[in-house]
Amino acid sequence: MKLSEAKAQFIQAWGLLGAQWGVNRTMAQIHALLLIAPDPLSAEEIMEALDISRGNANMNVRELMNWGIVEKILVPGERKEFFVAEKDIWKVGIAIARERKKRELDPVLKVLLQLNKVEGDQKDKHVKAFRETIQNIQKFANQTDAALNAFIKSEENWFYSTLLKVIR
Amino acid sequence: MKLSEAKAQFIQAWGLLGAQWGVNRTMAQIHALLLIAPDPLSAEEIMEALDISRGNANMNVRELMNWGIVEKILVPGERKEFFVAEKDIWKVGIAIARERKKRELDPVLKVLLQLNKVEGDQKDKHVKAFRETIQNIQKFANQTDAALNAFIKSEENWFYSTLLKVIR
DNA sequence: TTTATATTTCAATAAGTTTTGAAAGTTCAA
DNA sequence: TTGAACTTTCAAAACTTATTGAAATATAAA
Repeated sequence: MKLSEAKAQFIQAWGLLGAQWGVNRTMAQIHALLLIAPDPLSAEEIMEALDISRGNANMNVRELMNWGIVEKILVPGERKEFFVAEKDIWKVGIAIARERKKRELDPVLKVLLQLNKVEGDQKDKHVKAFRETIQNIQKFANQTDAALNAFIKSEENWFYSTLLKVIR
Repeated sequence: MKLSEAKAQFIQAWGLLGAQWGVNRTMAQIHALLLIAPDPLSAEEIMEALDISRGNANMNVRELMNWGIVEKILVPGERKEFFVAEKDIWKVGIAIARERKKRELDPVLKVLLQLNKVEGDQKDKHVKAFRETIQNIQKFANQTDAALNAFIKSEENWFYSTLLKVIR
């Protein structure tokens, strides 16, 4: 397989994966493009490579920077801004986990805490079923939260390597 | 907080979470509704509770059954079909992990395996950067795959409890 | 300053996804 | 069989999200 073909396939696959995760396809494709680029790319180059508009490129590069997985860099002697992606996939994973936890898990934990306060007769089966479900989800969510926090805190591979030893 | 209010909030929160995960909002809401229902619900009851059409209810209930987290049951003496959700959140988590792994991780692993075969001069920095990225992602993806498989295989809580002991 | 170059914003538009509802299909008791 | 009760399908409509591109804004060299 030729490099150009392989690159295209990788960008496509990464975009698809992103889309399934609720991430804008273009954002994931820009990320893929930067991941495999040996040197920083300018907005122009990104637009060209993915055949997208300036506005689109700008917006999604900014979002990638918000996620902390792409950085703007200034090349001496150049007016233009250039962009590079964090190349350590472990760090990328941590950044993504942090962002998703903040946006998804944390709000759910907050709601669940509220819902525990539901009034009503414990003997009413509707009340009983509701409380039980909420409490079970809460337990599960708290465990997930703990696991994610551990993952996020880990700056090295110890988490995974220990985990793998345990689950074998 | 009244039960009716709490139920509505839970259904809304679960729907929102689903949407962020790339799951159809209605599908997640039906799931929430069934999770907190003490008894099986009919299509009619789902339509009524969520104010959705018959077709929509049918389509999303079917998808929930595909995911293995909702079951159709027949009540003796009734023509109608009724539906119940798996109440054990642990099992729900496993079912979701299994489904997402199948749909998302497995195809990526397959592509990555292909992309390793890229031709080219190892001294070319483009080739070098590409290979390195692919290999790093592959390593990370394989570790994730192993962790997910362990999670899926676990039918009891030992995985989490051991994990939590390890990461503290 | 002024000018040229680069970036950001945002309203309009395009693309994609979900929902509806009526028609077709299925099942079962009579 | 027939027909009532129920389920499934699917084209069209509604809704949601992403993208464009041109205007506004910012920045740096001359």
